[in-house]
Amino acid sequence: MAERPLATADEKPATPAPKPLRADAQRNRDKLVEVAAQAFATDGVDASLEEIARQAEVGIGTLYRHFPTREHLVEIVYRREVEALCLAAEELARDHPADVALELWMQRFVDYIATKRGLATSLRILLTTNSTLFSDTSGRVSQALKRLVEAAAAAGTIRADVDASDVLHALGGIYSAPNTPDWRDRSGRLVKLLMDGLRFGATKASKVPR
Amino acid sequence: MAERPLATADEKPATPAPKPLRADAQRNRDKLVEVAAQAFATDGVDASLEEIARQAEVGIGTLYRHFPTREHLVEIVYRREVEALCLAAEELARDHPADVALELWMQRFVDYIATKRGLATSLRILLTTNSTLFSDTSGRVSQALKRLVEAAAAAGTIRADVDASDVLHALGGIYSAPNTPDWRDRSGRLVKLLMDGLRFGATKASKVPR
DNA sequence: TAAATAAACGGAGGCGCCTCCGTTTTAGTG
DNA sequence: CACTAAAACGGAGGCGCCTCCGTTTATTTA
Repeated sequence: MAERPLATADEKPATPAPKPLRADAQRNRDKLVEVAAQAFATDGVDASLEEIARQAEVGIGTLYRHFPTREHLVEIVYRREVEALCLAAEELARDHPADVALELWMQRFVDYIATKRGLATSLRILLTTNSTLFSDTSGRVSQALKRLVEAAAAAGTIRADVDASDVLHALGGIYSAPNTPDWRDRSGRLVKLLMDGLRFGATKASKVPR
Repeated sequence: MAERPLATADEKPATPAPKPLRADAQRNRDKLVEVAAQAFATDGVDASLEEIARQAEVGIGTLYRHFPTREHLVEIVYRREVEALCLAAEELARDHPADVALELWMQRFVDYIATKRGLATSLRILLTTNSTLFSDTSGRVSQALKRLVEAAAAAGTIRADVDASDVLHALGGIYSAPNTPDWRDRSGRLVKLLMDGLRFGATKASKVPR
């Protein structure tokens, strides 16, 4: 833990030549990430790497060739999940009225944080250690949120005078909330409350759920 | 790393009944700490615990009984070293004129930090994880420094208008200085520079070295 | 001093980490 | 298709972590 150089991202010149992997290598890599995501969600970031390799039906050596350290693997999984979260925003925006999409997405955001709660300590270490990872992902998330907020404001189903960063800030309270057993409910209510505030004074009433 | 509860200090009511250890247990414990301090200094906080037990001529089980986690052991060693540093302040104060004592101690402080440089990452984690450890030790250190500064000011060998916390703050720059190879020299010069500043305008010139 | 018992010891065993290197597979090339 | 070089595979082996529990030792009591 001590002397090992920090596992930072490797290139400044934006991915110059990522070199296509051989077909089998790509297959194995994908499978590993898949299985690892599951394992980390279930057992935390300390999940056994040998078990992951086993479940991916791959030798332990293969795992280590693709991901030299545990942190590498965790980082990939983390980025992938953040990406999924952001893609969900686009999808929701397609399938629902803007304000509903926003609410559903925030709800999903809470779910996502919830699954990460147990890992908070080690994830925090990873995020403070690897600042690129932090700025990349938080930038990506706030961008997704911004689009949702602006779309809803444009549609007139939430008030127009709020900034996306304010909303993110409000959601940020979720991180710091104490780890009570009813944390999940609390956060759900927070989102609803936030939405009420956002809808108050909107030009249109929304034709919404429940 | 993830789910294990933080290894916090255990009692609020200031050490109610620490229960005297059996003679052999105390002996083994002391030896372990001794050896561990050496090992951590040499190999970093990732030093092999089995090796430490071996060198202390003790079973691995004994080590784990005394120190349930690596962090426990690291914490004890760290506290012990901080304590030694502070005791050195008293000793120097006895054996030297106040301003000389101050300079020598700051030099020693730098040496101490130097040996901890390699461990910075994991130590930082430990110190942010265990806030009691941080406040205890930093309090102890600043108290030691305060005495040295005040004694020198009282003796008139440094100016009277400086606050110990300012000095500590100046020394603090050492932490954040980049990890260059000449770091050690730099820090030495910083201390000298600081002393010059402190002596400037003192009521008495010091009858000092070099 | 001897017996009794609570405290401490210590290492075998099971598991995970990670490296190293002989074997297998893929993607070109004629 | 063969053939070949490069790429990728995979697992044995060595080491460290940590737990569990049968054995040893210090202390107390008589």
